[in-house]
Amino acid sequence: MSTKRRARLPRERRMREIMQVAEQVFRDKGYSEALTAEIAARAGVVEGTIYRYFPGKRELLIRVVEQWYERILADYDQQLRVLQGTRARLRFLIWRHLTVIHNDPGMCRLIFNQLRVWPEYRRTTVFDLTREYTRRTLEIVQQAVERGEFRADLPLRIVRDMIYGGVEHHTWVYLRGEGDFSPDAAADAMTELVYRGLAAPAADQLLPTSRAAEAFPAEAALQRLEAVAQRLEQSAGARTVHRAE
Amino acid sequence: MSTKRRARLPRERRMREIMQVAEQVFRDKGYSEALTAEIAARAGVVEGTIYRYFPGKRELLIRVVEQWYERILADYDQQLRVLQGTRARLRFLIWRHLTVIHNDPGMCRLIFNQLRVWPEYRRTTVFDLTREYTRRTLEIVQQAVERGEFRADLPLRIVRDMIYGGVEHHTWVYLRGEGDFSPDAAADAMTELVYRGLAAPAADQLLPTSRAAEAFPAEAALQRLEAVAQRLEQSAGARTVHRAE
DNA sequence: AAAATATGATGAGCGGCACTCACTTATGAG
DNA sequence: CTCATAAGTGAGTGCCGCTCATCATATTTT
Repeated sequence: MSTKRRARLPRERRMREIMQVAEQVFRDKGYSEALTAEIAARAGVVEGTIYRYFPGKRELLIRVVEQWYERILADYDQQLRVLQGTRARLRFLIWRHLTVIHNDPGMCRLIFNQLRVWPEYRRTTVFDLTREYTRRTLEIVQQAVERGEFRADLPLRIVRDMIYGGVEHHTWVYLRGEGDFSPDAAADAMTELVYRGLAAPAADQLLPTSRAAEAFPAEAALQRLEAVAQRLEQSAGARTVHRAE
Repeated sequence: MSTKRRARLPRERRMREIMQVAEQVFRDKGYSEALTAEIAARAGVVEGTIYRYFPGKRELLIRVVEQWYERILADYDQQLRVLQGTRARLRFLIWRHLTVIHNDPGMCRLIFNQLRVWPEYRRTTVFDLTREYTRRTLEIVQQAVERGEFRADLPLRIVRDMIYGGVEHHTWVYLRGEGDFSPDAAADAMTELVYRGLAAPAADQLLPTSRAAEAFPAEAALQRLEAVAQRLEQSAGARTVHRAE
């Protein structure tokens, strides 16, 4: 019968085509549900052909993710360079990370749940690029510390961990496909928390709290009531909202 | 030949033995490197026997982790109840989580890398217990907000996410077996950052005398509070089941 | 005590899937 | 046209989680 042999393509082109298909299949099905047989079929080749170009399924995912990640980070530095001020830059980093996750949850799930737990992860360029990525955060904080804008008594790594860990924890539910989140709102809140937490106290703000409350009892009371009111409103409105993790 | 049949054990006992062995094997080898054949061999039964008691390998891990987690959280509430003050309680929660990871990285790796990414996760008691666990954090922050100790303008969930996400991010390297960390030092730094970030500014810091009316219009706030109070009175009495979202 | 019932335990075997390899065929340089 | 080279093939292998017909032992019944 007509042994429908496929066209012979140059190495580069065939690799590109396989990776393109693989990216889609991985994204849609997740790593373990994605079958090499399906990738091969959709790419119009036979299973064995994939192994001519990639040592295995894992390596294929790694290559796919690496390519995606380089695309993501392409114009990153450019955007960051334009921004002025610690707060704006910090917010951009956080917002950016949140937005990447929001825009391509499938790919991020692969990175968080699969790639990052493999032993190969460390020799991946994804690992290197991520380090580079988070190094910017450390730099910004460092510079703010040197300028006296931020306190110097907290380890920088902790700050970075709370930012990136916080972002990921916040997006879990969304990544499981069970809810949504707002990159803008989350970035605002996280930036605020970090900024306030690190801000060096101004000289005139060093008054003991007790004296301050004495000086303005009415305002302090109002402040308290306002807080209570907000809380009650939130809990009343939250009853219908989807449950958090 | 001597067909060396194993002793017949009561259902409960056999299950316990299998789970005990499985816990060790999973911890040592990780999920995918752990073979049901090895678990069976070490438990002194044949592979098929495992499937008399557990629907599959995944479910076996789930049961093992559930049992472990219940053990971990046993005296948790007790310890927390003793502590006084937002800061001390917050620090305890953070420190506790860090310490659990430090003491049993193998088990935590299984939870973080395997269990939590499976679809079954949500119907696991690990899921429920974790929610309970993190709910305490929200409660503590909430109470501090009500007391006026913390600001009310940041979403509580974000705070929780930054704490627990930060903890996990901070312990990654250790969980990959490539370094160490200090639960005490990390807990101090994280508590400090969160506490400072959330601390309500003293009255005179928030409301400089000259611009008090501008910054915090007392009249508007009073009207607003009155409205909220009326609304609450109307829908009053009923279930105040405020779900910490 | 013997028979009947219930249930713990077996182990050969199956199905799915990543991966291999001896072999085939298109391509392009000489 | 010829032949070396590299692209592509597909039947086959090994691993591993999981099943099921069958057996054996403890417990209950008569």
